[in-house]
Amino acid sequence: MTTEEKIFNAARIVFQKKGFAGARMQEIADEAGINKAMLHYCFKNKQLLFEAVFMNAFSQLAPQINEIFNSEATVFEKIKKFTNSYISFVIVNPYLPSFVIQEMNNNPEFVLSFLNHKNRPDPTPLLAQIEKEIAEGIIKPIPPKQLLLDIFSMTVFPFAAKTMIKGIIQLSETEFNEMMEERKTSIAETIINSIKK
Amino acid sequence: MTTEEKIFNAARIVFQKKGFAGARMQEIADEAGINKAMLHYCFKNKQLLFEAVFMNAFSQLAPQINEIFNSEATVFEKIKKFTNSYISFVIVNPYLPSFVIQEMNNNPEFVLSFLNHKNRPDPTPLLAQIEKEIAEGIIKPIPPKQLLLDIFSMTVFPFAAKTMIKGIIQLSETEFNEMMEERKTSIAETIINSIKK
DNA sequence: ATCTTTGTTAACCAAACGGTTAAACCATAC
DNA sequence: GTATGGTTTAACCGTTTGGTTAACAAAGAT
Repeated sequence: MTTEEKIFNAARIVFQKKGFAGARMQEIADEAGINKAMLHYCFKNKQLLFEAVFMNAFSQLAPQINEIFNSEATVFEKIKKFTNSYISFVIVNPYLPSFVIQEMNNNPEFVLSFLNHKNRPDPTPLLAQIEKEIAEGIIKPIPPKQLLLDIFSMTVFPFAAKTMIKGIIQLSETEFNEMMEERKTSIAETIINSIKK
Repeated sequence: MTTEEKIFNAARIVFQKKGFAGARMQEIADEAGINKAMLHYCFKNKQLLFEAVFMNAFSQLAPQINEIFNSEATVFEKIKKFTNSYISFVIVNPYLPSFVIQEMNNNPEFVLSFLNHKNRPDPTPLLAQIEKEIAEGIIKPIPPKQLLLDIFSMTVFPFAAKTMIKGIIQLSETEFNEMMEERKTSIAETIINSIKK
């Protein structure tokens, strides 16, 4: 593993745990097992290091989502596929959702600026398809954007608010993980149950 | 408005926008229109000021939720009532969900410690009631905790991830607000549609 | 062999930050 | 009026923080 990779991985860990403002360059250096000056040698400054980490995190999500949304499957199949593969992905990267939400909240301009440029998740084709299947009588009439938001919410929120949920519903780490495994299929069932004619 | 109130309101604004680590005592003082030393005169230090703000924010939520969960209504009625009144509340306090999630992520021990002490949201009665109505054949068989998580997710997530959602689904501020108004009833409809026999 | 480039470090620096101090202010009581 | 005690401020302080410097090391290139 190159020094740059060591720094990048360490930065990802620290940024995701502490956020941009809370992260310390020294802590990242320690986590990477190198000298603090190396951070600046490799990544110029804190802002650029953060942007590298954030962009990487975010750009891991987009292609995966777009692939599903743009495929040839039916809406029901897409919902099943999306919830399943998104949850599988986030189980492996559990800090990602709250990290993205946090920095989006603290620094909306920065995030939105590259949301337009980069290969962002684009739900437009799915929205059109939902309207089509409503017209065909396959799906009950429902505002497509509300449906999309329902799916996103049920899929992402448990990970974004993991600590709070574990506290309120009284779940151990194991129980939480079991619930998330179950959600890979249960979310799609709930949604489809609700909208199928 | 007393000086203490001015500080508290200013602190709430700055903490919710920047988080604990990103907030600056000077900025809070400026926002409150007072001298920085007054902060320490009134609230001792940053940590205690933050705890005052956070506790206040969190304790606004709990009683409202418990009141609904512990009432005599049916599960369907409770779902309708909860989504409606929770969204109404959060529209007035839009920064609250992402603020709570952020600090929960950065400082789980602190948050969890008072989640046990304070009048926390307790969904236990609702969970039992769901099981009962499933046994009675009113509701389709479904793990009660999953149902609860679905409701929480659909209700809270759009506010927690507002910036991202506006960016991905391409919504103006007005459109977003209109969608949230609609969700006051549409979430309950979706859920009930899905679980009623 | 020596020069040049790249990688790495310890020591250092200026600015920003949370927090303190001591003096001023101001109402109320005597 | 002036003594008292809570309130408010400007100036200050020690530490932390992001970032720099200059020296050193390793590895090719000539």
